[in-house]
This record gives sequence, structure tokens and C-alpha cells, in this order.
Amino acid sequence: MKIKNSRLEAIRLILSTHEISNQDELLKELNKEGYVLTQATLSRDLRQLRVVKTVGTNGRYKYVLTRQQQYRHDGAQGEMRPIAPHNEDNGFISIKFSGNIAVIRTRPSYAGTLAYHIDNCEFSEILGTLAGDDTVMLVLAEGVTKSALLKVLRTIIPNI
Amino acid sequence: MKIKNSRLEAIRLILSTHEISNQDELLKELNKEGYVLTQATLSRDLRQLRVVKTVGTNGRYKYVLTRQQQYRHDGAQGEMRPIAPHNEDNGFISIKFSGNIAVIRTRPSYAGTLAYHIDNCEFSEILGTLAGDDTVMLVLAEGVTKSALLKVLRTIIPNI
DNA sequence: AGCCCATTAGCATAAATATGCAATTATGAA
DNA sequence: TTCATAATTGCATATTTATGCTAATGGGCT
Repeated sequence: MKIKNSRLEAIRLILSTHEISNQDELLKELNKEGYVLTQATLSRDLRQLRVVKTVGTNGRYKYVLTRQQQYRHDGAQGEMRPIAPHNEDNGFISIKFSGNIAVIRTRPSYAGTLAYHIDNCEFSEILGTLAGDDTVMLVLAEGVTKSALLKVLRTIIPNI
Repeated sequence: MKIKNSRLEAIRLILSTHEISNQDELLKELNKEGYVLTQATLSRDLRQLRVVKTVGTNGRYKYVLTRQQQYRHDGAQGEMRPIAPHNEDNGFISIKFSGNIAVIRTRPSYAGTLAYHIDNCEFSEILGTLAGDDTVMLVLAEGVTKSALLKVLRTIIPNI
């Protein structure tokens, strides 16, 4: 489904750049971008994206993205395409190492998406990732060298 | 207010040991423990605790604790008891080590709660934690062995 | 093409959640 | 204590969100 995926992506973009406090508000933003849908559909989209409503610093409710959206890799379907942001801008800025930790700097708001892609690949070289807004931390498996990590990361971050 | 603080604590305990999917359900649990309140009050409590509603693995909605709940430090009382998730529902999936870092994988959305519990225990073996959605990173103090860490963690994660 | 099965989406509405207001109760200062 | 101010709560209800049902759409097959 072309439209839906594009819409989900749009939702993520909006949520990461606006303070949205209810679904109707988000609906309006989506309308501005040409998406036509109802609150019912939006509710289901948000559920699928595992978006949560929480309280912002200003005291208002606010929808926020979480990482780890279960992309059905329930075996059979073999979906699991590591959506590499190939020719696209993936926000990557730099990578540095300290012991068995790698720190990737990204442009603001890109960290979550990047970490998400990395996670999806399930590289055995990486035990886990944590993402902030512009920083991704990777814990390397024991014995993995910097160059080995760079090699696998290059498959999804060509410009690394 | 004695009652309210105790109630908030009770809410945290319940949420970390039960799968609660709506406020009425939580209300019933609180009643069992002797707390009398209305849904309106509960809604306000949850807001104050910054609890969020998300989707569990079973597909049902579920309330989960987030880390960083502003503990109203009303000084003297030194409440702050670490609530261990004693039953098996703490979301724990696996733990791996790399050097002085441990990475705990949890079911989606459980990481914050788990990290919160770990933090509360203030184990000297752990310098600090970082939590994402389904990943907790622990930085071990120097000289702490894997087995030593497992031993202390077992006190709050029996199924580790 | 035509058929099948899964996905998607709207409508209407149920279910769930948040909140204005008023009353009550606690907290603090003089 | 007494007054003033802030916090807490219930009630009733507005607002917000989720969902059962059905129709429409979209691939993937042969």
C-alpha cells in the first residue's frame, strides 16, 4: 500500500517537528499535506506506529514517537527489508569509538530513524543501540573491530 | 498529602506487576488494595506520573511507567523504596555483555520501567543506566564481573 | 482477465479519558 | 489560632480515542 506507508512516514515527520496534543490536530496537519483520512484511521495508524501520548514540559499532552515499531518479521513473510536510506539523506554526520562503544552523530531528529534501521538489520556485531535526538550509541559485541563494524554499517549508511 | 503519595506508589507497583489496559481496570486493582477514588482522579494521577498507554506484544493496549517521574522530594520522608517486579512480567528477554557494558533487551516499552527499578536499587556494581524503548544499557563499575552483576540483578529480575 | 484473500478505510458509535467547576481539605504564615 | 492560599477530589460532562461492521481496494495467483 503506497498511500498508507507514505502517510505513516508523514505522521512521523509531523510528530518530530510539531507539538501535537490530539488526533484532530494531527489530522489537520495531515490534511495540509494532502492526506485525506478520518480520525478512526489515524487512531489505527498511531497504534501501528506505537505512538504514545504523554505530558510535555509545558504541561500539555503531546504525542511522541517511540522507537522499535514492530515491523512484522513474524517469520514467514520474510518482510524485514532493512530499508536503507541509500541515496536519501540519512542524517549521518560522524562516528567515533570509545572502547566497545560507538557513538554516531546525526543531524537533529535523525537519530531515532537511523537506530531503527540499524536495529532492523540485526547485525551480530551490535548488541544493542540507544538513540537520542542526534546521537546513536552502539554497543559492539566483544571482539568486533572498528573496521568490521564500519563494514557492516556501510551496507545501510553508504556515506559513513 | 499522605494518601495521595501512597496511592501513586501503589499505582506504580500495580503497573509494574500487572498488564493494565485501561483506567477502570487499574481502578479495580486500587480498590482491592483499599484505595477509594474515581476515574477522574486516576486520570490526573496517571498524568502526574507520566504514565503512557501503548501497545503490548499481545496487541492489547497497556499502561506503562516511564522513567524520570518527578519524585516530589518532600524532603524528610525518604520514601523511595525500590519496587521489585517480583513476578515474571518484567519484560526481560535477554542480557549480554561486552566489556564493562551490559545490554538488556526487553519486550517493547518495558525498558524504562526496568531501568527505573534498577536505578532505584542503587547497586554499587552499576555506574548508571540508559534506557530506550526495548533496550537498557548498564555501565558496570570497574572490576565487576558478569556473575557478580547477575547476582545482584537477580534480586529484582528473578527470571534473568 | 477473474478469483481469492488480505489490507485498508469510513461510518457510526462505544469506550475511554480529560477537565471545568465547586466543595473539601491540607499547608503555611502571621 | 485564624486567615489566606494551594492542593486534592468528585461529579457531571465534554473531549478524545478505539473499534465492530462493512465496503472498497490491492496484490498475488492461475
